[in-house]
Amino acid sequence: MEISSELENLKSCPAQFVLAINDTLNVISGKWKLPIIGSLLYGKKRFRELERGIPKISPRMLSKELKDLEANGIVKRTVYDSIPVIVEYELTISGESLHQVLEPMIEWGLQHRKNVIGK
Amino acid sequence: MEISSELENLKSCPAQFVLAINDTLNVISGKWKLPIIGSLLYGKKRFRELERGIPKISPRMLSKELKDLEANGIVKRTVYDSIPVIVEYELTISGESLHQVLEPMIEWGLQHRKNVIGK
DNA sequence: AAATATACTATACATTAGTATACTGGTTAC
DNA sequence: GTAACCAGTATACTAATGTATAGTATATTT
Repeated sequence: MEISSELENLKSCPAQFVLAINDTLNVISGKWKLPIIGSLLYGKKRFRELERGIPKISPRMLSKELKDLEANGIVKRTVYDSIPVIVEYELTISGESLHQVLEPMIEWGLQHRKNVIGK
Repeated sequence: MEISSELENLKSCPAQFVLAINDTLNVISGKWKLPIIGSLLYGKKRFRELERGIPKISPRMLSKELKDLEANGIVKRTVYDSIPVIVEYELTISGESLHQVLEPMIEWGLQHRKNVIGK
C-alpha cells in the first residue's frame, strides 16, 4: 500500500509526530524564550547584555529561562575565570538550527495576519 | 549595503519577526491545541468525535480551545439544523496551511531528540 | 420508563507561569 | 568610602492555564 493512500485513512496526526512537535514547542514557548534565542541568534552574549537587550525582563526570569534552555541543549554557558568573572551564553548547534523552525513561523504569522485583516 | 552585511550587524532578531512568531505560537501552544489541529488535519469532525479521539480531554477544554481556534481563524464551525443538531469542525485555509509550520517542527523535534541522546 | 447520545456550560479547585522587590558577594571606578 | 557593575538568588505574590465533577436541554434507543 502506498503512503498517500495510508495517509488518507488516518484519522489524526501520528502520535510520534505530536510528540516531536511538543518537544519543539517546549523549547520555544513561554514569554521570554524567543527574545532570548533571538538575542543569541547573532552571536554570544553576557548575562547583563541580554538583560539590557530584552526590555522588561527580570534577572530572575532571565536566569531561569537560560537554565531551562541550557538543560534542553539549546544554549551553552561558558564561565571564564577572569576577575571579575565573565559568563557567556551562546546557542548550540541545535539552538542555531532552530532558524529552520522559526522561519516558517515568521512566514505563516505574517501571512495569517494578512488573511485575518484588521487584526 | 547588502542584506547579509546588514544582518551581521544585527544584535537580535527584528521585532516584527518576533511578533509574527508569537502570533504563530499563540495559535498552536497550550496543551490541547495541537491534538485538536492534528485531529482535524485529515478531515472535518464533530464534537464527540474529537472528544473520543483525544484521550483525557474534558468537554470544557475541548469547547474552550475550539472557540479559541475559531476566534483565531484556524477552525470553522458549522451547525446543521438537523434533529438532533449536528455541529462540525474543520480547518480553515489558514489552519490547513499550518502544516508548513508543523513539518519543520517535526523534523527539528526528531533531530533534536537524536542530538540529545538518552532523552 | 430508564438509559444513552449529542453538544455543550457551570462551579470550584489545583497547578504552572510570570512579576515585584529586595538582596548577595565580589570587583572596580570616583 | 561609597557608588556602581557583574552575575545572579530569595521570598512573596498575582495571573494564566488546566482539571475535576456535575449538570443542561434535546432526542433516540431499548
